[in-house]
Amino acid sequence: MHLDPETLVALLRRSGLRVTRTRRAVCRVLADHHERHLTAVDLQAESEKVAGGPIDLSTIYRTIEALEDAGVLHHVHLGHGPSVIHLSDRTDHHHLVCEECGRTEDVPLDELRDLIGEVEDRYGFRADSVHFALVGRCRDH
Amino acid sequence: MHLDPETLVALLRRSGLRVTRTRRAVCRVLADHHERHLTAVDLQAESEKVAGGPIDLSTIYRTIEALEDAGVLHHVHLGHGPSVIHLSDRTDHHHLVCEECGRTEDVPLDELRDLIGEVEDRYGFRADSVHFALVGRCRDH
DNA sequence: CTCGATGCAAAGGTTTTGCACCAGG
DNA sequence: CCTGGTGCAAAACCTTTGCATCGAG
Repeated sequence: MHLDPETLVALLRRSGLRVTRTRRAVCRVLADHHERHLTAVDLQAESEKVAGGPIDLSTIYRTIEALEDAGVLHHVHLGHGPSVIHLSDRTDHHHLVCEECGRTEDVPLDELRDLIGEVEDRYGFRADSVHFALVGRCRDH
Repeated sequence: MHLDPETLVALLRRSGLRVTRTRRAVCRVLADHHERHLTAVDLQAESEKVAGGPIDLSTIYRTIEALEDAGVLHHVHLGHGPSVIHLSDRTDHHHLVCEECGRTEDVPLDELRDLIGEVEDRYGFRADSVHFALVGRCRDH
């Protein structure tokens, strides 16, 4: 799935948010890296490349928050360490997080959908699929 | 399941760790509250009651690490906020974490065992059951 | 022009670490 | 004794916040 930065920018406008140089850069990065699990610092570094100048981390965090309110993305605390960002448009999946090397692997949610549905019914719980993480040891550890 | 503090103390000795006043208190607290999701600060407060004197937070963290190495417990980052402690002897379960109110509810792992086994087989992944968290909105939010 | 966005600095919350001293085995 | 455990203080790490200034609409 390829994602147009303009789509994200349009979502900003639709939410009454201003479109700035920084936010354009962030949207561009999110679109280009929508398959990755970016941290706030990753997003800062990549956005600075695109913007061609420094961007403060607090601005990144505030932008993440704004985009989160706009429904564009979520941020997830997977293991220890910093949280990672997921675009909401991504195909639902969950994560295998290795405690040893910190790497994450995605698992399509389809394989788990029935089971999660059952848990949701029984507990009156609405699961946020991007926060679904299974922590353990990967093949190599 | 009721757990004897002496059992935990014995595990300490078996791992070549020294049994101190502080660690005795921590083991006592863990045994008494093994159904709760204690944070480091919770553990500190409860242990101080038992020990009858102040215990430094860094000591608590170091004790948690020691007990973790000894296989007595795990610590888990469930959502935002501080991590919580789980005794390894507890019946496996996973957590429903509400993003809105932060409360967690336990779900017996039995209901999920088959499914997790399937994922493990397919991805060569060994899941740590106590780290299994499903984040979303609870009944009330 | 007005209000939202930004940078800078500072603080907040959680966890780790260095070091000198204490105490279990 | 000797090594590991502890307290204290400081730092590390991630994230949030206050405030003055800038700039989008």
